[in-house]
Amino acid sequence: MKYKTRKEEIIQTSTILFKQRGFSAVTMRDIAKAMGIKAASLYNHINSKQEILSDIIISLAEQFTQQMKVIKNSNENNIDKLKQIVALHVDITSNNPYGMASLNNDWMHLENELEYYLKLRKDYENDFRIIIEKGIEDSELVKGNSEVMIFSMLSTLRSLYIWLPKKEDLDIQKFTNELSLVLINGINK
Amino acid sequence: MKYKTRKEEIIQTSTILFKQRGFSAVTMRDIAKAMGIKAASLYNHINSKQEILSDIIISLAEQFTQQMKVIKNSNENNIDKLKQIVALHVDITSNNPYGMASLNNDWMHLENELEYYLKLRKDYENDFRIIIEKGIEDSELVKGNSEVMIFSMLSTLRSLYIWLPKKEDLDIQKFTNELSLVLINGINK
DNA sequence: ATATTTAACTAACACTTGTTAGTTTCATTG
DNA sequence: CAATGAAACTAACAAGTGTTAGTTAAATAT
Repeated sequence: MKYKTRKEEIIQTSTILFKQRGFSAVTMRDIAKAMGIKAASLYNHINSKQEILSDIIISLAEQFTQQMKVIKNSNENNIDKLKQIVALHVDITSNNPYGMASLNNDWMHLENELEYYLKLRKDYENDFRIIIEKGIEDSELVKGNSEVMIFSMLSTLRSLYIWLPKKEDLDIQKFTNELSLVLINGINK
Repeated sequence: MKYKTRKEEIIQTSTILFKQRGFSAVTMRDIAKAMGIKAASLYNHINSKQEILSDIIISLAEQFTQQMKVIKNSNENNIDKLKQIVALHVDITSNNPYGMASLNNDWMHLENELEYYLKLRKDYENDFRIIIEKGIEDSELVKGNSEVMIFSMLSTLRSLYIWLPKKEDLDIQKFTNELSLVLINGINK
């Protein structure tokens, strides 16, 4: 048995379709067809299309925000904290390569949970900012535009979902190190 | 007169809505309402919803691919070529902050032009790869994983559309330099 | 064996979708 | 002034949307 519950199976199937075409372009009939059943049967297991989306997004967002707090509050230096953020993104993304697409592209279609999602994201980004700015303050990072640094790192980390699934049998540990190196030390010789 | 033709006005209006909600979630009635007319009236100026999307995406994709070719074939060193790629992205994105959202998120909804778009993108990425690999070969860049370098730079550049519109009265020249610095030299002291 | 639960089904709903046809309004042109 | 053309309109279409109601068949529990 691959899935614990039928609901999980529906969510997993939806996640794949949402990544390919986006939440709005996927119909309940599409999801049902992919599972070999009729659309109405889905409602024996889930309450609405909206519920599928928020189940996908909120659980991921909570992981990020919670883990980020742990990293921020640890007592390592700021460079090592940044490396742990990279590892966090690689870890969550490689375990949920499809769901990350919804988190990135379809969060605005959340209804009841939209506000909660925005708060999670804001908390996450604030913690990120604090780490970068402390790193500059403590002379671990170059004295530059911290907003540009955050933007650059976060853009790359958020795009992992596009890239990771293309790499079969990737050495996660090695990749995390290579990515940290590029993000932190750049590519200039 | 802000727009040359009514068609341009429809495309501009659509572009803003597509960025907010995505192509599939925006209806012809939404577009019409935003312009203060009825949906059927749009068809005096455009042939289909699909045509709006491809008008937005293809023109942008052509700019990137064409300009990339110019950069690749110039006779500067590879670091300077990379700086020019950063400038190219900042330039096109700051002039089309909304359209870039469709290019990034809704290209898969292209129908007739999908194949053409994919070719443009592939050509662009190939030229990018060649510059990075020559940079390594010529010892301008560190000897690292070139794929990770391309992924990291391109992810950041592709995300500019999210970030640039938030910055009012931004000094484009200065920002381009700061971003180049972060992407090429990293953030480590 | 009987009762209950699980998970599928068919049929239908009210509404929304992109698009077409035909008409009207009105400024510009001959 | 009459004719033209641009750009709006109303009305409608066929297909597709998420979802509900009620039913059926098979597995599980009593």
